[in-house]
Amino acid sequence: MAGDISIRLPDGSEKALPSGTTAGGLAQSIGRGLAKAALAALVNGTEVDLSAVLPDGAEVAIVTENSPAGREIIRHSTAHVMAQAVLRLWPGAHYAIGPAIEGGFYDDFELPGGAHFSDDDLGRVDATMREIIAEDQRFVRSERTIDEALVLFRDQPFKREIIEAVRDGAQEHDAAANEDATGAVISTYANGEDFVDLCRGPHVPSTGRLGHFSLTRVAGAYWRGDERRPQLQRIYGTAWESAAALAEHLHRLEEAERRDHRRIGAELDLFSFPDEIGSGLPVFHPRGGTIRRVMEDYSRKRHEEGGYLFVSTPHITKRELFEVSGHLVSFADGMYPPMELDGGQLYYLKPMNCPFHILIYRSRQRSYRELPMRLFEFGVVYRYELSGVVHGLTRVRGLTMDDSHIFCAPEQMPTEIDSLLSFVLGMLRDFGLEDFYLELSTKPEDKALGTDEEWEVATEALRVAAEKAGLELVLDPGGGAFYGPKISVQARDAIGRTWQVSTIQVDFQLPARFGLEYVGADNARHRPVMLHRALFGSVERFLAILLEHYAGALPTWLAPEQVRVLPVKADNQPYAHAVLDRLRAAGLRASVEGADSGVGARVARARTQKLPSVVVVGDRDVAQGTVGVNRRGAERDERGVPLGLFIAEVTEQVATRAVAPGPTVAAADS
RNA sequence: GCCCGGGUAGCUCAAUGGCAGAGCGUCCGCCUUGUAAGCGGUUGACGGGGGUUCGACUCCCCCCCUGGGCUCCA
Repeated sequence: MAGDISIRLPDGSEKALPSGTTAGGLAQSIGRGLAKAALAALVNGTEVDLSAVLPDGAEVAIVTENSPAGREIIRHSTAHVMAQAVLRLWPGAHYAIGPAIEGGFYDDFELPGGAHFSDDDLGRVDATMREIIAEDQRFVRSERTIDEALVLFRDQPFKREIIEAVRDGAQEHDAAANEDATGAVISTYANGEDFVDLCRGPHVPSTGRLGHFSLTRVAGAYWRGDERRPQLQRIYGTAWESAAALAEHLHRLEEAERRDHRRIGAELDLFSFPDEIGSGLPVFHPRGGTIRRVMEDYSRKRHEEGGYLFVSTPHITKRELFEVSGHLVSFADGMYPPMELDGGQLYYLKPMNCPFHILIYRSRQRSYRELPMRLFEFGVVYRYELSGVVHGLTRVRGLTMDDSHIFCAPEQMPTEIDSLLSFVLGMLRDFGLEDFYLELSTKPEDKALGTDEEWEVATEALRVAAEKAGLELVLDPGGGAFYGPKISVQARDAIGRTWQVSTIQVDFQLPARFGLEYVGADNARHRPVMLHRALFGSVERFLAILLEHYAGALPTWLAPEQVRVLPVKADNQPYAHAVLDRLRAAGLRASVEGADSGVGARVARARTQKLPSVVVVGDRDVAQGTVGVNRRGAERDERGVPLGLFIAEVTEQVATRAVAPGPTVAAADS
């Protein structure tokens, strides 16, 4: 057959093929390996099935199983098989939307008679899915009119709702809405005799291409993410192109669990959540308290250098303050209920510090010469988080904000935001976070105060500052606070997860609500702009992030105990204490553990407690004034290090905030 | 707040409608130790409250705490 069509490949080459060749046929013609790895194709920028016939002149790329697009197809196809399995096991179940998500997939169901999935059901669903996969059913695409689709899915209310939304012009991700001459067309995919779903595709050619999956958990989820709508039963799973990739994924989950700050907090005796106190209310033990103190001391020092003024405000206030600020209208549900005293006067625990700082600004007439005025406080606030969202130290009901409010003249705002952003990023880097991107959150659709123009000015100022910082900028439409837009700094940790840390918010609203003013050079009164800024976010949450980032092995400068001294035997105890005195005199946090058990056991214990340095002192050290040094992470110990040298090394680590305990400055003699 | 799980000693985990166990830890001895855990002993728990039962850790109800999600996040 002569080459009737010509297609172009990603490398720019042209290929002639018989007309009627499918994407899968193209893969075959290129090579056996590619054909084996092929799952779908990208034709003129649109993903299609391998069974799709290629048009003449098309640009075609084969989507392989180990690419991001290929994995998404595997996950999406696995979600179809899961829905099919659930329908086999629970005839009459309704199924909703089953997309691929990062690392896996889910699907939502409504079971007959209002039944719920239990963990045991996961095993049954898993087994049925493997039967379907063993049957190697083909995925067959069809296109139908809206009316045909409504008939086909007459018993599936969620599918009908999607189809009706397509008919009414909505863009649906889950159902194709390809316009043609006769109107909207709905594409569906069927596999086996018993399953068909709305779907844009593409899918793997047949269910036999799947199988490296694991169902991970069941959960409730509201239909369309709306808490006023029915709650469906969701099953989450993960799926990969190979057993090795699946195993690697499960290993990453284990790694995340190993780093879980709640586990580390208990293991290293840092903090706890006594039942008697209540949900989301941590207590910090001496070691955790030490880490906090070091974090806070360093932060204070940097703020002092940065021209911040330190203030302090009470934990409770009369109702009126939050009425004026507008918080009570929006957040009464998120606040602890008021205390009533003095004949009906209501007092609230503060859920934020801003109005207090505003009152400090307003305590007397202000001059433009005082601006920008940067107020700073470690303010403890209380928020009544919903019981279902409380989580370790990252979502608590009592938290310490490293809160700053900056009052400046409008014309100072761009410069101030610039320097604020670099101050924030600099401090985050000092704590060892290096990899950032920024998110710009714009005006929310409802609950926003102020004019569009004010919002635009503020948003633009933030955008310009973010661009100057030279970091990737992601838009978060509608994500701003009710009083203004914000930039948030997102940090990636050691295993690639992102955490929102610092936020910088522009606020024209509260200065107006509280009638703030300053007298300008022109002797007229002007309204200042207010910037809200939290750097750690909350001390508790930032500590959690650090613990997970470092897997508990904090840099020396942050470690609650920096050096532990181990005398080999009781005779060496006096020398051990002399070493301890020298370490403490050098400003280090250190202790001695006496010779009540073997050196090996004590070293092992210190390692599990993630101490940066452990020194062992025996007879030879006593005679020579040396120590034996064990550095965290080092393969073996180093004997006979002069004490002065060791102290210099550790104080250097502290001064430079070095991430890992380094080697000695100069190797000691042996 | 909603859905699905869980709560046994400080931690990790067992067992049973009829006397609740282990390892590690704690504490006390012994051992005097040069690098991943010396020996012996000791201590210590059914989250709380109701109910069913001759008898409840076990079955039922409520509450508290907690894990994973959903919703929320000033």
